[in-house]
Amino acid sequence: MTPRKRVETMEENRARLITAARRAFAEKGYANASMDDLTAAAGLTRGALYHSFGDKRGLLAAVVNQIDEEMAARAQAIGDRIDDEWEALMAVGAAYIELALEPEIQRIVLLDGPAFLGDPLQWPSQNSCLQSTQTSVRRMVAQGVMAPVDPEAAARLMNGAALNAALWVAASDDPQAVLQRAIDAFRLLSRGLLARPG
Amino acid sequence: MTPRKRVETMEENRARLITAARRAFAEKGYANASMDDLTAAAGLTRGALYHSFGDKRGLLAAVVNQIDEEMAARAQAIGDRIDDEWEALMAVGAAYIELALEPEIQRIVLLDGPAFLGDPLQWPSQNSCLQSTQTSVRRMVAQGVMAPVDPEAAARLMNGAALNAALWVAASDDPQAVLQRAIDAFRLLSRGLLARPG
DNA sequence: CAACCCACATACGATTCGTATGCGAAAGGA
DNA sequence: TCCTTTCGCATACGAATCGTATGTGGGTTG
Repeated sequence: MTPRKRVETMEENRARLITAARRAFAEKGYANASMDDLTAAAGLTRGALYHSFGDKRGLLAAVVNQIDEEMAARAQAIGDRIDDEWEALMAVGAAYIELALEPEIQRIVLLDGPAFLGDPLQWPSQNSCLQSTQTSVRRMVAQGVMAPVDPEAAARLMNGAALNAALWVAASDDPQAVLQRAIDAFRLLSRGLLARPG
Repeated sequence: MTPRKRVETMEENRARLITAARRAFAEKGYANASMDDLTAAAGLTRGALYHSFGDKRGLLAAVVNQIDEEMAARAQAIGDRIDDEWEALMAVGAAYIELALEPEIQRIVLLDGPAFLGDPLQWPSQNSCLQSTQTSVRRMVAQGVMAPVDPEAAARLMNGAALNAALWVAASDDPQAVLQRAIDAFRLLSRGLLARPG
């Protein structure tokens, strides 16, 4: 059975709504984005939106999901290029801080996401970044590279530190300079998790 | 000159509105809290609210301010009881994680605050917790206890780690057990900032 | 070809916010 | 003492927005 044309256009409209929502949420924030304007910009009406996403939160969830997957892919690509696993983790952390500099990610994923969807780890997307960090930590603990630390806790704290660093950098007057300070502090802090931090 | 009675009652009404707002924001979240219900619960109307706080965001700012000061006082009290400054900082970090377990603090200060008011460090209250952490770090760097790290960056990252740990703990099924794991990981992580972490 | 289904549009009611205006009580001067 | 002004707050109004309930047209199925 070949997919019907109706289905194809529906997927298309879903994608167009998500794209329009990314723009609107990033610019005005979730709370101040009008769904009438949003859907009109996509050439549709609220009818399509409620049919595809249930409600406004459903649309936000879909948007966060999409961005989250993109973030995971980009971070993964950076980590894969480095052989030493610890250095790879540090690079991913730095990359994560830089990622959060993008207004879209900051506004939607870091601010509105937790506020309106709740704890990121319980999102369907499972916050992919955190997930990969956790498995990486688990491996290094097994290898004795890292001290015997709870992998989930370590991943949580490192991500939290990076996240907050990103908010700090983004709000500063001189992002480039502050970015370097943040990354340096991140490396120093992470050192504590090594088996032989000296 | 004695204060006029009108002023006294006005301060009283301000306080009553803030108290009602704390309850409403904590229970329903900032976005879903109705100002009509809010003010009615305080025995007033929206007129008083707009007169005292300008708009809804102004009320949120006042609420966040009040809670933030309470948090700083409680953390300070814990840190003051410990002589060794490093151990005091660790204790404050742990206390901060525990503080964030309270739904009121979590919902209002950690989720809605950043989402609707922007970066915490630029709030009028200046996020007192972070401020004291920063000065503490500065002293220890000068004493050679801590490695030569940027005090602002270190304070930012430590607070971020603690904040995220708290969100994690609060969302978990067994908060007490997870709390211990979070605090242990926090201490291990922070070790990296010491001059001699071995 | 007729009945049906589905994706989406339209119409409507219910909240909620911000502002503009009204009112009563206290303060101050003649 | 009386009149006027000020101030804190209530009331009234308009605008915006969300969710639901209903309508509709093109494609599908029997």
